[in-house]
Amino acid sequence: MPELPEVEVVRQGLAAAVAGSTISAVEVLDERALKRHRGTPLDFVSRLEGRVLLPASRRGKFLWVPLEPLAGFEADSRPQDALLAHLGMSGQMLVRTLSAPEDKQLRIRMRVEGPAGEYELRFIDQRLFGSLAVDELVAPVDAATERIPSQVTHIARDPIDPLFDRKLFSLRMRSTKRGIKAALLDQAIISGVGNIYADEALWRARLHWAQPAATVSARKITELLEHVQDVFAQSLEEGGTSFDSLYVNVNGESGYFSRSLQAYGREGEACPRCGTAIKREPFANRSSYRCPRCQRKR
DNA sequence: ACGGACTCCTGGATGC
DNA sequence: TGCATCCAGGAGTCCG
Repeated sequence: MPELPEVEVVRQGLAAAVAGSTISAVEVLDERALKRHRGTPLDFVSRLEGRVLLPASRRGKFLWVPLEPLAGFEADSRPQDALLAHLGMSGQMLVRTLSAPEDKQLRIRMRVEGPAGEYELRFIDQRLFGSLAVDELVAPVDAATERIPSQVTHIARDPIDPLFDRKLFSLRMRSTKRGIKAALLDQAIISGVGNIYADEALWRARLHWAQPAATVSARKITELLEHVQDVFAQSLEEGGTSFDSLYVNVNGESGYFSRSLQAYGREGEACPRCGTAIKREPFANRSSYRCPRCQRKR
């Protein structure tokens, strides 16, 4: 579900709502929502209760809230661990009042005390492909800037990260035999791109999803990257893509970018560029949408 | 060692 | 109305 723009909307919401707050109680309603936590549910709870939340960070589709170092660790006051979240296909992080009715598919509930009073941070996830964890913060492989959760070290920087390496991206794209879309979805090459934005960027770049990445010119790869950045920025401005209530911000509100999609999910509709009917094709157990005229394999 | 197939889940839409 | 089938914003793991 959520790709970079949606996760970024959630990150911004969390940073605004919870930074500086203290977790007073944690309730794990479904252990399957802790798939990424290396430890028991009890361990998860005890690592969080009493901890202070710092401003949320993100890389690609991974989101985390660093925890203020515990007293006694002032020698190195950088955060040592973080509450890590991946929303999977259907995960949500909601900021709710204590009296709000229980949400369907509520998996984990955290009671939080902030300057403005008490509230709840709720992890909701229909399909349980997402999860929360407490993870250790470590130096990133490129050793630059802030530390990141140990489970995120294999994830490439995303294209809205100022330290994103365009040359490395181009090099890696051009050295794989895979189709261009499969490469674009590889979070170790570029993070944050999922099925929707891959199709949108490929449509903008007039590329066929199965075009072997190594056969695409460096010039075209650069153009594709710019389209990814543009479509991310435009979606972010509209609060992300919501097809239904599965993707929402921390206040439970939908984004509007689904109205601006030009290829994804538009089977049979006219290509906004040439009028040809958009085609839906099977791709890696899901679907790809493309214009059969604008996006041909070469 | 790369890359495709499989797997983890729930629920809404569609078809017979 | 009921039941089966298909489909969905992801990614870790396994196997050839």
